[in-house]
Amino acid sequence: MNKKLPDKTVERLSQYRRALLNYLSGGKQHIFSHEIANLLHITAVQVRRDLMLIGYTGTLRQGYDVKELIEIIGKIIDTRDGQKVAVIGIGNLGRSIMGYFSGKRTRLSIVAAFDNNPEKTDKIYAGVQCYHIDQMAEIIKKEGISIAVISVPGEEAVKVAETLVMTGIRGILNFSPKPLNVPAHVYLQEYDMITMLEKIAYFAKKG
Amino acid sequence: MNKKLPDKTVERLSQYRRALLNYLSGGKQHIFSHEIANLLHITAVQVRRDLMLIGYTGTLRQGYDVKELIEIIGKIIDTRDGQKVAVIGIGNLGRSIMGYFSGKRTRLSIVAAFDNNPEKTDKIYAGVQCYHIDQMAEIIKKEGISIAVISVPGEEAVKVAETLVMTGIRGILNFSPKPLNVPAHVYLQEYDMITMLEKIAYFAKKG
DNA sequence: AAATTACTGTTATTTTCATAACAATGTTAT
DNA sequence: ATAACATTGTTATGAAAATAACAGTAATTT
Repeated sequence: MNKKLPDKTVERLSQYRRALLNYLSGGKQHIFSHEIANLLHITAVQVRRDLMLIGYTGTLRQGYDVKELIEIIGKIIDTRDGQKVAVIGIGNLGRSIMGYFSGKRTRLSIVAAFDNNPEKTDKIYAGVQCYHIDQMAEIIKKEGISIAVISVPGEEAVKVAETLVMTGIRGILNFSPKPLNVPAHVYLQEYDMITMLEKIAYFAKKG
Repeated sequence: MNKKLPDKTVERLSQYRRALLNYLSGGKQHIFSHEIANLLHITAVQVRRDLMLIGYTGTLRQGYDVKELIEIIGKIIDTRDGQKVAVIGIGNLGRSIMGYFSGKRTRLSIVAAFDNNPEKTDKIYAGVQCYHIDQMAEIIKKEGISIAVISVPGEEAVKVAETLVMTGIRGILNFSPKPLNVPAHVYLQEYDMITMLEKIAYFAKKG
């Protein structure tokens, strides 16, 4: 069970869960693989294969028990006590991420925000305290934060990442355009808006 | 030459170009594959393989001519007249995307923004005119916009996407958490913040 | 009771992407 | 002049991900 799942499967499990929670509020108790597939616009085989990997098995005539499946996915992708997240850089992007989470009940909670602009520090954004970036290491250790979102400009990103690694952070989501270099024990996911738009532009070209 | 390149290669070409532009401002004329690799924290083989795919060839002792390479990448991933982009939904995320582009000289230009909040429409954000979302189809056709970024809440995303497809848009970047369904001729790239953070959380778990 | 149907779970194949291996070649050192 | 070196371009291999193929099975139909 604790064997690591494929990257893409984990992504889809997260999406299955949210789709199922929504589906459940429609009152239905059971769901077929092709119905899940339709919710996500993927294939039924993909769904069944993912569920095989987490060892959940449905029933032949009814499909999957929605509540049960939601619970199983939770057991796989959540930790028992949840995980704490910090957002570094409270520009528009940082605030939008904090907005996504505020009010949502999830096992991930954003518990601290950091910025180097004194006008932003010591205030509360979307229910989260914003500290000065100099306090980052201290607060991350004290709170036991394990995940960080970097939404600072490129120039500052490298330094921020170094500090984060020092604090023992375990996962980083980097929205800055600067490629980061982290040790193998830190899971790094980069997302560069410009690159993504340029890629879309390439595939959107005619001919 | 017009054979479509692998998805990931296109992403890296975009990154090579930006790294090279930056490198060029340091005054150097030539660069080796392993130096490019270091800039992006990837391997030199990967770089050489990508350049092979676009048919650019360096010299044995000097490596690659930086200016030449930048130009070649431009010929591959840009269109001659550039492409126009619209941002749908001017929340924090929409504004942050517009911020990324303002001032950057690139062949992609954000030329219109849309929102359904009357307080936001008919104003200018980051130098871009914001229209009411009802005008979307009209403006997109008139301006010849080929790429759209969806940064509206999930509830509205499906309807927005339908309208976009109707206008003949060719590429969509969807930041809403709702999976979209578009015809094959529209290149769709989804990015779901919650899913990405949950994935990072999974791989950041101990054990 | 046999055949058909509509699903699931799993193995096999294909595709995409990354890595490794290595031949070719100009440059420098001996 | 020969050997050693550093670099490129390309082919071969490996890994990850998606898709296809199909066996198994309970319910339903004939």
